[in-house]
Amino acid sequence: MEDPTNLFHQYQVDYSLDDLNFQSFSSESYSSYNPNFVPENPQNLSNNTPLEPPQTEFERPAKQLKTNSWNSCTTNNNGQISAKGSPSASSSQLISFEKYANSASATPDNKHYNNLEGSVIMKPKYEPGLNGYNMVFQSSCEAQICSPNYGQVLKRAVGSMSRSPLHAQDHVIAERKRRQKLSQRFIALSAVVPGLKKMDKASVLGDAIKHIKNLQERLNTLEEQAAKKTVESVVFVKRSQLSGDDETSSSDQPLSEIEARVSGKDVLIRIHCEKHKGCLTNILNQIEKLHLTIVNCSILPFGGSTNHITIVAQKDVEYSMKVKDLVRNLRQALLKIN
Amino acid sequence: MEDPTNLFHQYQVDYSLDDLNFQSFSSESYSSYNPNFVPENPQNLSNNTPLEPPQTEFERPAKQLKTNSWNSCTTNNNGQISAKGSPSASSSQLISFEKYANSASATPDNKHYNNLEGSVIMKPKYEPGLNGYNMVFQSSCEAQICSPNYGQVLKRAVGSMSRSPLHAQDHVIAERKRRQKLSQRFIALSAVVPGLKKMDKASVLGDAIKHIKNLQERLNTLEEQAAKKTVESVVFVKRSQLSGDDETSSSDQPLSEIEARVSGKDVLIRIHCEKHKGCLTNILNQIEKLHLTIVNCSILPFGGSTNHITIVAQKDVEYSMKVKDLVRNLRQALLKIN
DNA sequence: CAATCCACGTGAAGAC
DNA sequence: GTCTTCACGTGGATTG
Repeated sequence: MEDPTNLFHQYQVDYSLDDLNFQSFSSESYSSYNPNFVPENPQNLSNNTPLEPPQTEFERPAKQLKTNSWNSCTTNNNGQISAKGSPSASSSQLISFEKYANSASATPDNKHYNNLEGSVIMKPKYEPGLNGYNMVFQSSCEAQICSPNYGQVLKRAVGSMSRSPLHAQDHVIAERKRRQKLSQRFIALSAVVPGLKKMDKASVLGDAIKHIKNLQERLNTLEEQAAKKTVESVVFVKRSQLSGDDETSSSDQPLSEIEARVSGKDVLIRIHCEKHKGCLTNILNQIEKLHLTIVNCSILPFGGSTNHITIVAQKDVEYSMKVKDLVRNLRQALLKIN
Repeated sequence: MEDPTNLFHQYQVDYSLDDLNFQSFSSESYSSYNPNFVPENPQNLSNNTPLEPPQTEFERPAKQLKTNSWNSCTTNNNGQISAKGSPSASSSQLISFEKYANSASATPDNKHYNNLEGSVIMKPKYEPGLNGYNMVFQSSCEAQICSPNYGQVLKRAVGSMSRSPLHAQDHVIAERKRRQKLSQRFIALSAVVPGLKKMDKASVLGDAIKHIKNLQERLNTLEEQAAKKTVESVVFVKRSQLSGDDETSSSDQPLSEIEARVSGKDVLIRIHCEKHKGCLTNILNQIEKLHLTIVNCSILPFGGSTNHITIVAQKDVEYSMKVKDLVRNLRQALLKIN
């Protein structure tokens, strides 16, 4: 049997679960009933101060109480683990996957029939205070009474093959380990999902899915908006650098200049143009046609024949326009006016 | 027993699992062995064309083959489900939680002893071709031979209480439903986590945790950058354009730009700078020190962290100043302010 | 009570 | 062959 720690250690590092007290994972007591179990050092499993001392870990096998195995470990809204009785407000819910996996008191488990190690196939009697698998069996009616070769009778009785009784123990242990790994990752997942109210496995999964979708969506919008904005700024600079860029650059254009800059949804438009009748209203009309909502406007007469117009507008949410196109549209509108 | 669809339908809508063929979830055949089961319409569970026709769904209980229940459903790197034999490259892994839950062939399950419905507690014989729980039992050695009250003997034999045999069926069914829900969410989770190579439950959880952390981190960095960097980039580039007037171009000057133009006695000053306490009054003080009389002033907050200030002033008659010097003076004054 | 959740042991079956 | 993963049925525990 191999060392079961290598799988866990990886995730304790990668997912920074060190601050979690995996109380349910102290598998060094396997060797008490499995003699050929490789003992492991428990400190690479939780290498920090445990939140609470593990209560008298006797044997591994158990299905005990449900709560209090993970108490005083809540998740706050930032997805961080606030340990040790955190008074974080809303979510005082307790995480308790793999409940009481190694507390005291004996095993009310070993259900069904454990045909292992040549022991008589019997129903285990609930006998608190006993250790592990060395338990008291009581002879019930489903006891195996008609065959003396204990572990093998089930194996061939149904016609299908079963495990050899030697490896059956390993199978149980491996399965336990697998369950522990899953439970740990459930806890780790619930740690990185903020604001989950229920701590069920299904709810954790559901909220994790919801959270991932939410994050992905926000990230997409933010990322494309960031990419667009850098391009826009470049375009904007190139445009502002020279007064008349490209197409309409050449000719007659009178002393009217347009500058626009964008920050998020806000657009600042600055126009310096000749005085004209209906100049401002025409400009505002053109701007509003471009799916912009004007939130501020000031016009300053300057120098006797020109106006200096400053406009702050906001882009409509569903409409996005490049600064270049915005300036071009405004310029063409202004050309028609003049 | 309540309708088990309400829970699933929610997630089929919310998480857009519609394009997934939950082959393992056709619980309408419960009623064959559970007479008081509420039949449900299966079309609100998977309301689109299934990827492949469900192969002859007989009964629910089964643990059959491992693969091919979710074949031709892979996840590409975008977290989308590419259905029906997608030739997407690297990951030809199959999702197969809840494997073959309702395919043909009988049940090699019903392990242990199913003390339900007053049937004799026996080991089920593997008999392919039979339906569900109406299976053939063979009398093995662990048969319950010494008590005629079938379901109750186990219950009180061990001293601990168990379920009544009537509700034991419901317990089995409820547990099945719970497992199905979990499996569905596992599949849904694996659908929204891109680039996962292994399809284990543990790996899905681990990669989901990793993905959430990665998304959260990227979102944080991107979000904090989005506020200031866009404005910074715009202003920064704009500054290079403005530094056409040589001299002070080199310095560390923060993101503020000054533009001035003169027409006769009128001076139009436009300043785009960061928000600052007393920003406007300081600027106006500096302007008035330059023998300018302010006749109009407007300040527009823009983009959350900057102000766009437009000032119209008039030169005092006896004082004449070049635009260049005016800008330089204003810039130095603004530097002292910032 | 009933409903729900969980860990357990176990056989089956794919993956190495 | 061994190893791993899975779903299953089941009892215990909690919750309402």
